[in-house]
Amino acid sequence: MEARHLRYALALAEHAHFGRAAGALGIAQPPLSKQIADLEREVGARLFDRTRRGVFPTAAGTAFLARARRALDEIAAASVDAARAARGETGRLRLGFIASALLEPLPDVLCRFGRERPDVQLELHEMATSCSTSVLVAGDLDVAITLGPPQGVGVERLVSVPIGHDHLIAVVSSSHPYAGQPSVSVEQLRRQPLIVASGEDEPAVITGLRALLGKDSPALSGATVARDVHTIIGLAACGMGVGLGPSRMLSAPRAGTWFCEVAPRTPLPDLVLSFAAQDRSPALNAFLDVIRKNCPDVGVALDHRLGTRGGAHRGGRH
Amino acid sequence: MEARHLRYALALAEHAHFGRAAGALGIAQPPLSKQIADLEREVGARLFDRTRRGVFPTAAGTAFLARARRALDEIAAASVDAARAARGETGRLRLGFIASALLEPLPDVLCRFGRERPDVQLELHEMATSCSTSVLVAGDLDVAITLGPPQGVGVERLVSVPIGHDHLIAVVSSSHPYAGQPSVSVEQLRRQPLIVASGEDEPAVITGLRALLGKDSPALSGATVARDVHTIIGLAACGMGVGLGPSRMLSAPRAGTWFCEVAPRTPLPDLVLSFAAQDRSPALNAFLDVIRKNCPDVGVALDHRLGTRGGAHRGGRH
DNA sequence: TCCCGGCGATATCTCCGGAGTATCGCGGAT
DNA sequence: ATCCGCGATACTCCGGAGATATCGCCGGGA
Repeated sequence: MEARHLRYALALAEHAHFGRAAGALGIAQPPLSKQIADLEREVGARLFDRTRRGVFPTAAGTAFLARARRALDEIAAASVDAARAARGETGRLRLGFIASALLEPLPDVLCRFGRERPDVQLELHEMATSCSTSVLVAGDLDVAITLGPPQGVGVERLVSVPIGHDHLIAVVSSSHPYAGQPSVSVEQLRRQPLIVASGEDEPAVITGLRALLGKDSPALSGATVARDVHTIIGLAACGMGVGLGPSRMLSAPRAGTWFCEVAPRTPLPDLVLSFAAQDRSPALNAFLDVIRKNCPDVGVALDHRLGTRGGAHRGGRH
Repeated sequence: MEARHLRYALALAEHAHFGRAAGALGIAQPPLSKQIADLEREVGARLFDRTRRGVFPTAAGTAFLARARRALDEIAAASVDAARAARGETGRLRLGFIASALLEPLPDVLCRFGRERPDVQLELHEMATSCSTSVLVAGDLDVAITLGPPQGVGVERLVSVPIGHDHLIAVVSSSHPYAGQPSVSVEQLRRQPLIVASGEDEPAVITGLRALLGKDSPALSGATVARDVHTIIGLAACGMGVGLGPSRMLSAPRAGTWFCEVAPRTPLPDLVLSFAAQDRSPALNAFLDVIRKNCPDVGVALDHRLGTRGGAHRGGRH
């Protein structure tokens, strides 16, 4: 059975007249008669009663027409849904990110993306940089925000672009002796209990700190280890010591805390956006569009990567 | 778009390989490639990613396939539903009947019909004989059970068959003086308050009573009028007088009542089953089958009517 | 009673497009 | 460098969808 049979049956039911139904369908009457006859033979039941006063569905025809209507609706919806999905208006976007990304680029980006693409199902997975990378390569994430460029097997299949520079700053309770200072020195850091991020989760940060404080520094080995920046800020606010983290912490001001620079200024790995060079879903393209709009310089770098490292340009046209 | 495109897309998604999908569909690979290409052009979006490792649906393809599956399910269900409706397994049966039919033929028939055709929606409309007839002719009932053959405009388009002979009996409270008697005479009836059916609802009964008791009999004109036999029995049980009704009342024995014959024996109009000679729905045919099984002699009369008065023999084959 | 007109079915022809065959182009593997 | 597997392309062919002409049936009207 073909969709044509359903359309013809519905038209016949609507016009109750072979000639007029055929006219509405843009065909002649004999083909319509034949198609309906074929349909009735295939179904094994008479679907229409041909009377002098008109053509009316039988009980079997009524049951058939109800299903036919739904079937044609589904077929029409299939095209519409596919087109919407192709434009990135529906679908799913699985985003992996380090916790500190929640401080600075994500609130803006997610808010805007949610507004522009309300029907895209966002899956947010907070995870360490190394984890993001492997999951991304395995195809279980669409895009990831990591600290420093991805490393490991399969990274050659990823496109990465830095989306923010960063350096180390300190955070203390506002009742802490250092509160009010514009900056703290390395000497001052060595004299205080420190709160740092876990080396396993974000090794790049700990490496930077080792370079700053000295390898095997007792201040560092005795430091409190937290799994993410929010915990670092929280612990610092409680007076547990001097928290050390990315300057992005400044965008999450919290009552009872004091942020200050660390001297000398210590750069941290860039925040990096990565995704598979191939198999970019329309939802991902929409996400990249939002990134482009949010920070034009990143957009330029993105276009450069996509232009040089292969992968079709922006989806949509075929 | 045709159902063929949906079937091909689903097969391709299932086998993830043009050649094997084509083989499963019983066609060669190039036609499948072309049909998928046509489909993608019509939808306006690429539905499948052709990779070295296989053919996988894109986001648009995934959305499309979900709808396609449902559409094909509806199409398959359309045939099944139509065939079931044609066999009278589903559908609707609108039955008009006089209240007294609930006493005798209907309990058996409805019980059996409900067991044999559980998915047929039964609409039961209690109504007077004259009402049944006109509604039946108007096409708003499928079958009717009336007292005496239908009369009025359009009855020539109906098929009618008697389904039960009847005569007048009396019902009284078990504390009534007549309780215990095998029969009551006309004299005895004239000496007691009577309870009879409304002449407007069932004129045939009242006509029979007039013949028995005498036109303008004071006993009759002073009688209590009830709209249906159940009320007659109930009023008689309360000691309100002598109830008069069809012998079918005997099949609804009720504590505290006494039924007895009326002498002389007075026949009442037959209980008649009627339906439109043409446009018999499968559900109606199923109902007639139940009638045939329930009372073989009625079945024979039925077959005779359908055989002689036109109308195709039992539906089903085409 | 006969004739006419409307409607659906049937017969026949045409032609489009779905399917088959052969081949190409492109990567990946040996 | 060669081979092989896979999808795309080019062409050919034929079945069937559709057009035209006509028939059969029935109902209304003169």
